[in-house]
Amino acid sequence: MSGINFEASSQSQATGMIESSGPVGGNHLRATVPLFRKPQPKWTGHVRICKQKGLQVSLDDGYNWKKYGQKDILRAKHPRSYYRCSRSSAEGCKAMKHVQQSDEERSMFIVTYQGKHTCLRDAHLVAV
DNA sequence: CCTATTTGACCCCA
DNA sequence: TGGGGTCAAATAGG
Repeated sequence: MSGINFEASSQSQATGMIESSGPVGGNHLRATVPLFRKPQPKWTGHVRICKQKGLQVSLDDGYNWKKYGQKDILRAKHPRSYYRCSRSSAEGCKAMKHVQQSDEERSMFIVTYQGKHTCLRDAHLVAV
């Protein structure tokens, strides 16, 4: 990980969502982006991902996401994608993820997380 | 066979 | 009314 420029901006952050803004402890992409494990009823933090490397982070932040929709947003040059927890959705995982590309920079992804994860992501995931 | 992904339509909120 | 968001069905791939 050498060159990931991700900016974590929480509008009403108070509990903190970005745990580690620094270097990961040896691993590549894991625990570098939002950890929903807070007593908040609903969460909506947005992370700005830049660079291709960061793109991989937005694609896999530690959970499995199932795309449930895509809509072209007016004023936006690129469509927005809606994701939801894939397998754990049946377990009651209310976590959702919205991904919107920036107006100009295709390298900039606005990832918005909503809800909390109530499922274990290691159920069908490989060792991390 | 099961899971993930895609597109369209419908519904809800501003 | 418009835009945004979500759900549903179908298809493809593993």
